[in-house]
Amino acid sequence: LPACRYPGRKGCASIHRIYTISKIAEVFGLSRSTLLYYDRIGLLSPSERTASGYRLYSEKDRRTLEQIVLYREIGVPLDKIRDYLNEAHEGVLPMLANRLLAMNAEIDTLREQQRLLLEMIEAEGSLKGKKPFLEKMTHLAEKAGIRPGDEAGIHRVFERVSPEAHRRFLEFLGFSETEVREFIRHIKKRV
Amino acid sequence: LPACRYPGRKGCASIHRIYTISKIAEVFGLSRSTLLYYDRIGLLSPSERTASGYRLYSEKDRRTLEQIVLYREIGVPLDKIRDYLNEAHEGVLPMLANRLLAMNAEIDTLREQQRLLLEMIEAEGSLKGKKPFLEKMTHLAEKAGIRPGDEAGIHRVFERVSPEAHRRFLEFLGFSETEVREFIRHIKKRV
DNA sequence: AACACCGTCACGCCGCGTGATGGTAC
DNA sequence: CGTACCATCACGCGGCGTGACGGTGT
Repeated sequence: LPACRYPGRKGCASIHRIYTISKIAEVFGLSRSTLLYYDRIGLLSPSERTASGYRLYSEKDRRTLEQIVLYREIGVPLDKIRDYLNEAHEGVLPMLANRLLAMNAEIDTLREQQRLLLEMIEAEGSLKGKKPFLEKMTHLAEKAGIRPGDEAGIHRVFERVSPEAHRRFLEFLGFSETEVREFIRHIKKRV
Repeated sequence: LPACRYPGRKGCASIHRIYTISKIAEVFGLSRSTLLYYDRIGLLSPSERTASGYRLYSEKDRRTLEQIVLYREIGVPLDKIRDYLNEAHEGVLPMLANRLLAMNAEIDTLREQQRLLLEMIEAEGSLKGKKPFLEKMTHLAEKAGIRPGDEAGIHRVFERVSPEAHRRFLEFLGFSETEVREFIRHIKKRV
């Protein structure tokens, strides 16, 4: 039993629910340096250390980290997370509401960027006029470095990068529902 | 005429179309330190200097800066902008297309963050169940620090921060078109 | 003795903002 | 002479990544 005081790589950890730094990092898909950083800034310090100084994260630490990761995922800066973890539980909703406002502003920014981007593409002179949809799309795909005859390439790129992006991209380019369906049919024939 | 070699604050600049650093910053709504930074990283160095070392931006520099600002606005990192300005003009569309892909990924990220955020609000326990829309909305507004009887407050906040955000916020919260219309009517009665 | 883990520095990234310290134009 | 501009340099931010150098566990 005294040999089981420190969590090795052999299952002892799962009994006592104690994690080394790399183990707990792996659990949450984080890196070791992230945990080191969280310790440095006082966001999450392990509740114990071994005699030789190894960080030991308890089950309670794991739950705290779970909270941290959740807040981080919704974009709350780490110092705000720290404030919240120290505070009583009451003030959470204002923070979330503020975050919502900020996110909507970010989305507006992205929309504006997209608008400008489209203007630049239009100004490039290649997509002017009212060419048929497929011609436009093919031209754009070619210019984007996709081989001729591979109009589906840009589609596949989208699928890889962002599952939902493709439809939104087409709509953002200002194509109608009908045109989008036409393009999808075209893609499916080729792939 | 020799007195007019340097662009003072008195209109001489507008004749020769030469700008001092603060002047050209003002033209584009940038700060002086931004221009200093662009010079440091070799993105935009003024084509001339006075004998005493003052930066002098020519009309050509102004056009270059116009390009830079445009690319920056659509989110292209400065080193890529530099690459593009040095290269021949041909490769612009691939860059734009890549930027489009990245932006759509960013939007997906924001959507995912919003989804998580909503789950957190729901988990807070206050908005569970199928309470009527206005009750939910009022509760959220109160929790967000808006005075009771001021349900329109959150609406006004949205208007200030983001003109388009309000409708999207309601839709994102999962409210139906009918419910949204009901809320808008409610707001208009009070304001 | 090998090998995988652990520790603590310290510096790099991006796009600037901020201030210090001192010179210059009008 | 004032004061509003200009120069250079150095350090700071957030959220880590990266690597160096050395100790520890098995």
